[in-house]
Amino acid sequence: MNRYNFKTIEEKWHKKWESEKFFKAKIDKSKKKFYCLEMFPYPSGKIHMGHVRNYTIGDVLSRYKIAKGFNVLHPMGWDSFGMPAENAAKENNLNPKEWTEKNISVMKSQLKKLGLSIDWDREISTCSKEYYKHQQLFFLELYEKGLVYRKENYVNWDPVDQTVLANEQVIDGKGWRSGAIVERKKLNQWFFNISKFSDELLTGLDGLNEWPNKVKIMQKNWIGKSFGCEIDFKIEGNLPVNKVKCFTTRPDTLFGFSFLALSVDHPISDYFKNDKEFIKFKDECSKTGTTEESIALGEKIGFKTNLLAINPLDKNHKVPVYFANFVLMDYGFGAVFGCPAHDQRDFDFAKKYDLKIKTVVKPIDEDDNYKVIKEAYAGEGIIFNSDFLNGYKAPDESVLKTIEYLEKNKLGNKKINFRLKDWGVSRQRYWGCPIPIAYNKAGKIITVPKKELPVALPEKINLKSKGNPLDNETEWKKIIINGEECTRETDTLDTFVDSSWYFLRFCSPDNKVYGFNPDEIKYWMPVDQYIGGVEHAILHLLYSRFFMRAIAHKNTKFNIKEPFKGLFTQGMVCHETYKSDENKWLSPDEVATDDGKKYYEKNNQNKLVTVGPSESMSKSKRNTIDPEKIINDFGADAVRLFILSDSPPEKDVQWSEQGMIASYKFIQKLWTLHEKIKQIINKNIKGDKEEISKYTNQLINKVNSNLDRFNYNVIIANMYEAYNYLFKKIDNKIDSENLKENYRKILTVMSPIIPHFTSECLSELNFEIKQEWPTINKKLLEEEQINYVIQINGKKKGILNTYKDISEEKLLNEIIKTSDISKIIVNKKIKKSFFVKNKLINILLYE
RNA sequence: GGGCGAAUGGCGGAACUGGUAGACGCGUUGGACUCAAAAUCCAAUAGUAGCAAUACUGUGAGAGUUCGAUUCUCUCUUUGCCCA
Repeated sequence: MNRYNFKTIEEKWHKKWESEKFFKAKIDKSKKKFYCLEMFPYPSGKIHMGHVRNYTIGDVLSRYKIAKGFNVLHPMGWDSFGMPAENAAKENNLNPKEWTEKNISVMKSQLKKLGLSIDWDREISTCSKEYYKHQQLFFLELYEKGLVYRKENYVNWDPVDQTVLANEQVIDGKGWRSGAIVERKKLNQWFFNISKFSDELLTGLDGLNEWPNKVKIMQKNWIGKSFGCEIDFKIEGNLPVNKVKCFTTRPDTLFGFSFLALSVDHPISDYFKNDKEFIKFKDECSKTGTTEESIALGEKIGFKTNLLAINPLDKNHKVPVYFANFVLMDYGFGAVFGCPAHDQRDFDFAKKYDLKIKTVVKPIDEDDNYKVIKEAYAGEGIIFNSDFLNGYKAPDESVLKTIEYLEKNKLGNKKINFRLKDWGVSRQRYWGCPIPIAYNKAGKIITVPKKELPVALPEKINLKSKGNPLDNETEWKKIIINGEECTRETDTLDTFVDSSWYFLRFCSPDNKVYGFNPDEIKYWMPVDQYIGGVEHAILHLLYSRFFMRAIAHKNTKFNIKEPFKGLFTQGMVCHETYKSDENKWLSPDEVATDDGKKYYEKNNQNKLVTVGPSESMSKSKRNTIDPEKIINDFGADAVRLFILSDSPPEKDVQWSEQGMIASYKFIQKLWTLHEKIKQIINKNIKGDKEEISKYTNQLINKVNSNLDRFNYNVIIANMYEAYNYLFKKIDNKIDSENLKENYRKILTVMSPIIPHFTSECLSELNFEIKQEWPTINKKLLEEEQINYVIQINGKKKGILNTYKDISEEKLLNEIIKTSDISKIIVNKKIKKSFFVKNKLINILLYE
């Protein structure tokens, strides 16, 4: 018997699928469409196991939907702008474009080996002019609509590399590359006005019922709608300042007011700009970094001014005004009122500067002697020590009551505040989409005329210079607009902009005049199923949702608000980690074991290896497995099978060599079975039909429900069951014609997972490769005989096989007459019995 | 610190709306084939007691609701992820 040769067979089907354009997507209004999209990859060099998992999940769904008769769009592209290309190019002295294109061609061939049902004719790459020229047009349209603006903002500045760092590039306050202490620097930057849509982006989440709840909650928290009020605090002192505006969600704790804290960037700081002590303090603050996390964890420090703030609820209550490092200018108004008893940050601050701590909220079970001592109390309770607010339930009643009072006395106003900040899209980098803007000699913003798009990146670039490489391109920077000499904007766009609309481009990838064709997106959009990692749960998905609203703003022809109807977030691929006795990470192929307990280095058996916990595969921990090698060793079908088999897709999966081998063996076993089935089919036997038809019918039923719920690991268990069943059942008594028919159905339901194998088997039996998904015969699902579960006092005591729809009375009789269980019941009195039709009976006995 | 999950054999994991816990796979053990090994095939495999039929215990811990809880509610423990 011949072994299944995956190499030749898989290659054969790749060629066939490609040459006959099996997966070409064309608009066909007579069919229901299905847009299946996985998050497109960054072309980093090679595909990794995470890609294999992501794209296999999407492929199973696509192939299932195709068989179900949907018109499927399943495209692939490249998120090809970004820093890694620029860094790699810098190191290896080449051009980011070349580096990127080389990677794309490698990764494309690797993806093709997986046998994905992708319409490669729609391939796009965000770094191509064909792509980014449309993005520049979007930018200009958004600018015209007032959704793009320029303002000064703080950035993390690396003084050695002369470059702006992203938050994650700042490690312990130092630049990741240079190690220099990062400074806060003010730069003019471009912003998208995402906060304009805060409320809409929040309420829109309610309609996304095919999204994981977890992601919706994350977005909700990110948008961070809070209800409170703005209060004007009167200020006394030697400065021409008479009030400060604050936002607070807890105005009800105003009687516990003990200081007012301002951001060091608050306009009032202008009066201190010559104060040496203040400058020192501000410097100190800039070292704690700009992230909210570093502020929360870091020490709370303040700079005392000689100003006093007056409690709006009590004219005689005056407290000191501080500048403090934990107040951010871009939240609220850059000022907070401090109530140490009921806010931990304020508490820490008050302790440090020995400020008054007055308790004004007591837990429900406490009396008026309750006092905050060790830590702030932020829970629910009753207001006390607070004049007219005493006795109100905090925070629900008391906040409303306070706002009512403040509004009546014109001291403050109810206000909804959002945590979501505008999206800073400027990046001081070369390898990104140029911003189609220039500045004239007076420094005025001039837009690049639309007909001159794209603003292309200069092809040759010196990346070794300090700072933004485009800044040094003096020739490139020159542009004449309407006869006026201008200088180009040298910032490029955040790559999240590229990925905020690529799913539209897939609908009309060749459209030269605009980013998309309205008719085509009308047919294909929204994405029916979007699949990707949960790490993009907030930014990418939120930005895409914003971008749709931005395009739709003042544009009646575009009405897509939510680009992704369904969202699925898959888990990561993990592997054990290995460390040598020198405490260095080792890769799995440098490690060996004989018994699975003791691990040693392959090239030196005396060197023992410590096995660490299984963690998501990463280059830094060296616990990666190269998909290409695995595909070459075991074949694409076996890899697809394994990557789905061991865990539910939304959870992390453990890479296991043994599991991989088992999947490979399973394909070989299926081939053996296939040979056996072929023989029986050729014999033309007339025999029993019912049992196998019934089994197949049940199998399809199970696979259907598991597919619909993304339980792909269970489908594979179903496949093993089917194998076990057929392997045992088929013999020379079985009806050949009927076996062939049922086998065809079984191959079809397996085809989304192992498409090369099933295509080969189907074609060997002269079946069409494009099979329709088999339908279920509901009648065959019904059993005439039922296994009744017999419980006594709620505990299972046995099973009784009897006919369907038996009555409770008759079942009881039958139990007493025929089953072993009767010996338990005999001599006892039945108190009651519970009967679930065609399932179980629970008999309660008197003791 | 906040939010959201998770906890089931030696391991990964099944169990649709509460109704036979442990499907399926891995591993392990025994057997067949073989000079031998690999591969393959057959069988067993939650724990405890027993030759066995069988009995009892068991889904992180404790309580509750229910005729019946892996599933629902509360408290706790451990753990993961996200945000700060």
